Amino acid sequence: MALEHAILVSLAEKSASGYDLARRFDASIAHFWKASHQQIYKVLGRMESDKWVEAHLVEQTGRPDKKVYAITDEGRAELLRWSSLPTPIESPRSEIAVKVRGLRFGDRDAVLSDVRVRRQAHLAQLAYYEASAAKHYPDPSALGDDELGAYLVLRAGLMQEQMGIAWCDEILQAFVDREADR
Amino acid sequence: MALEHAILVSLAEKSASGYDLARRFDASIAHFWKASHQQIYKVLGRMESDKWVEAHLVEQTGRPDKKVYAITDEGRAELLRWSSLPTPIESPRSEIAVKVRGLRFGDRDAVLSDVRVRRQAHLAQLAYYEASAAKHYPDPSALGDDELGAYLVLRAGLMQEQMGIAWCDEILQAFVDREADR
DNA sequence: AGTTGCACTGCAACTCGTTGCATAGTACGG
DNA sequence: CCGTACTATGCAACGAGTTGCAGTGCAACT
Repeated sequence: MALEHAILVSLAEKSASGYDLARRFDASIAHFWKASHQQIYKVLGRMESDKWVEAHLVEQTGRPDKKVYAITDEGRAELLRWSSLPTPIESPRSEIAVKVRGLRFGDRDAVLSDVRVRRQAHLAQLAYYEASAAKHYPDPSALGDDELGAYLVLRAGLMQEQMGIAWCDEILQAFVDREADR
Repeated sequence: MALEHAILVSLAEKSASGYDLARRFDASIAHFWKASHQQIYKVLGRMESDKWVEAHLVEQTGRPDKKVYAITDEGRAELLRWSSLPTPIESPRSEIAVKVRGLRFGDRDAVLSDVRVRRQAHLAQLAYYEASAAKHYPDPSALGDDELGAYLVLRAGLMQEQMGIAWCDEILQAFVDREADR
């Protein structure tokens, strides 16, 4: 499991409540790891028992109190230990690829319109990444040590979206060509 | 869940036993969907209860008997129904991305050597896909309707590996540059 | 005054998939 | 003859993640 470790990385950068983490995951870690708030609260509880993080209650005015979690020395040690382990290559899971593979047994038009929807989603995400890159890393040749990891991951996101768009285009183009043949 | 549907696609192309399916998944569907034999047997059992597939026993000489599954009309209908549904965009899960993101809290050398291992794996997989493309689809402009889906999915695999290699190179290059700065 | 929406935390039940194990016949090399 | 490897099927226990539900408190809109 790596959700624990994704949370550790996030907390190593900055302490946060479960709610904060859920939103931070949405905003910046979601490109390579998603988690619902339920999952995050559950894992945080376990991590607290394991002493990887410690919580203290912060009273707030105008909104509910929250529990802010901070990484402990044990947590940092765990992060170091985990990072030195070989990373298993994860099995890809692409439902749309299954549909494309089985196109001739399925509803062609529905799948193609699905591909168009995806293409749009990839475009939107790419635009978001590009804006983020322009804003935070205008000069990639002068990155600080603390920024390099986040920058490289953003690059992965960018490349992923570009590839997604290119693949959608190939699919759609293949069908345009076939129509033209008739 | 789409394992059911991945199996349906596979059985729609050709009837097979659980064992066959497991190997077929390894060889050709694994790029976008992996499944262990245990999982496949379990799901096949459920699919048989649902009448999506039917099994008949084939006695063999020189090896154990096997149960060959064939897709039913109900199974084909299900495949059609499923293909017309919008496909949820799956959440990416990349442990290596988490490690890269948290590079400054982890074991730099270990992560980088991990990246090198991945690069090699991507290279090997790319070579495999390219060989497969050259063998099965020497002329992509003249694809039959029955081949198009498999071809497009192979293209996705190719692009995926190329992107993986490019990303690994960026990471490694970033560290070469940093070393040079010292 | 009532509704909607956001900040905030959490439990329970379920599904999907993984890991480990069990079983059994055949083939082949040492 | 023994060990290993391949074909072939399956169960049990566990782990990770999803879905659905539940509750509090405050702010802003109607």
